[in-house]
Amino acid sequence: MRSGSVRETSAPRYLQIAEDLAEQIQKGVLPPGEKIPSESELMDRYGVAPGTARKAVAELRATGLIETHHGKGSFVKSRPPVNRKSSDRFRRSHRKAGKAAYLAEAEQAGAKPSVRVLYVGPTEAPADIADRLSVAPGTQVLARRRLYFSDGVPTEEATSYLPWDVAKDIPELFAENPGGGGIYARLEDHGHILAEFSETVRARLATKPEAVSLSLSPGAPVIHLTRNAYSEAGRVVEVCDTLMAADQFILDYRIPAGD
Amino acid sequence: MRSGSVRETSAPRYLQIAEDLAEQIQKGVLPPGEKIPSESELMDRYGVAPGTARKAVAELRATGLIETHHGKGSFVKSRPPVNRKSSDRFRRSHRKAGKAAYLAEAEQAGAKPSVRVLYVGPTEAPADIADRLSVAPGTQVLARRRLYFSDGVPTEEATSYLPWDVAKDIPELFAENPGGGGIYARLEDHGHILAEFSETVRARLATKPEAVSLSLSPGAPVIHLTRNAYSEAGRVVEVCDTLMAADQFILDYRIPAGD
DNA sequence: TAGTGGTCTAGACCACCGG
DNA sequence: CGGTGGTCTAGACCACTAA
Repeated sequence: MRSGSVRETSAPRYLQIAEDLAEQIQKGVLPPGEKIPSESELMDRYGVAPGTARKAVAELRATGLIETHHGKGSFVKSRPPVNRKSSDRFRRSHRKAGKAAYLAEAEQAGAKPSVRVLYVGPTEAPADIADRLSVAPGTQVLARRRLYFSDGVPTEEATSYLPWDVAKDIPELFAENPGGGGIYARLEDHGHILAEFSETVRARLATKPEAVSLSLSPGAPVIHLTRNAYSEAGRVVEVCDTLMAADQFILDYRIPAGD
Repeated sequence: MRSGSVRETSAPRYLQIAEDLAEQIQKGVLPPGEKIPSESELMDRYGVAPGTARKAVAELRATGLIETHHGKGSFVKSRPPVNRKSSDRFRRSHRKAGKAAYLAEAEQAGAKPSVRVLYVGPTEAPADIADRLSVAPGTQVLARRRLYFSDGVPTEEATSYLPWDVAKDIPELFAENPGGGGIYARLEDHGHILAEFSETVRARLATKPEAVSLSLSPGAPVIHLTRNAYSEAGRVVEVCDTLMAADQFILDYRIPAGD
């Protein structure tokens, strides 16, 4: 039984409730980090059934305004400063200055960056990686998998792959911290002068395991970035796959207009 | 009452059903365009309540495997060939050859492209646009809003803004079709030689109105691309906002490794 | 008019979290 | 342990579509 409303075909009740809560978040009545009313409280307050209150909360979660934790409640998301990924980050002068790109960028955004190395060592190249490195699938390559944090929150997972014959002579690449300027600086130290990078950008929804490792709500959007590093000899000396929480990043690119 | 299952804490029933259907789609048992079983049929077939069948369908919709049409049913999405957006598309030689970037790219992907002009004319610049054009908010600018189709399916909505003093002397910019090489060629015809473009890429979920205009399921991911065109004089002579269905595009960029 | 999905009710039980 | 969200049931009525 629907209660008599002014407009019979108005917006669904669950959207009205979501809208109401969204407004309170926007106005700061519910500040970031604050717990929003529980589902049973929403039932009482708006006089709706469990399923309806539930759907209102789901709507807010889908739009990224809140995150919910089983057994604890739903909380207003803090809007962290976005990290800008600039194409400038690959300039040789930056590498020479010993800057680590992710560090400088995160600090510029006013966040405390940190890294956790998940794995460094030999791996059999998956098909897509092998293709980009121009080696046979299953060939042994060096993999470096890292998880990046911004203010303690995981935001980005990156895996670099290097051909074994390139990596084997560069001991720093097997260390957790490859030293100032990162692995690109080490490659150039050992004669692999870099000429160009190519990047591809895709956006999609996170899979279940991805959502877990980046601690996202399932169904949150992610940016999937792939990068190939070309040496002056024209060889791909490194490829990198990066998965980012989409709401944390803006990617910047500069494109010359020339011929 | 849960029926006795082998594993008590197994995956939720609605995910099992979704997985089952996803497998049939993957294997081609349910080919693109095919109608999937209705919710009531799923209830019978799997012996679940309406809400559970419903949630299974919602899961498939969220992962982009199907699209649902009220009153008709849910249908397996055809995976159209992705459109690659390459940074090469802005080369002057392409403009001189009279190529329109979107046309060449879509055709290369094996799709029939088309365009609908939604609006061409004066507009008061919104705050963000005005900022990028270095004019005061509310200043009159020329807006060109287009909707792009691939095989008749809307995939991309783009709006260009040009400062009035730049646009007013170029009559082609007020026409629906600005001629070979697009508006960038016309700008260069009239002395605004282009030096560089800068692009920013964001990914997020579509809002309700955006989902409507691109005919996406609500909650589908979109790529929001902004581009500034710089003349050799260092002035921003055009800015462009583009909204793309994320599953339709891969963006390509090349980045020099130099200083 | 029959069939479809969209919204909603009013309960139930389970799993996780904190004190 | 009580409170929270996660899953599920078994119905109801509405809105849209096609025959």
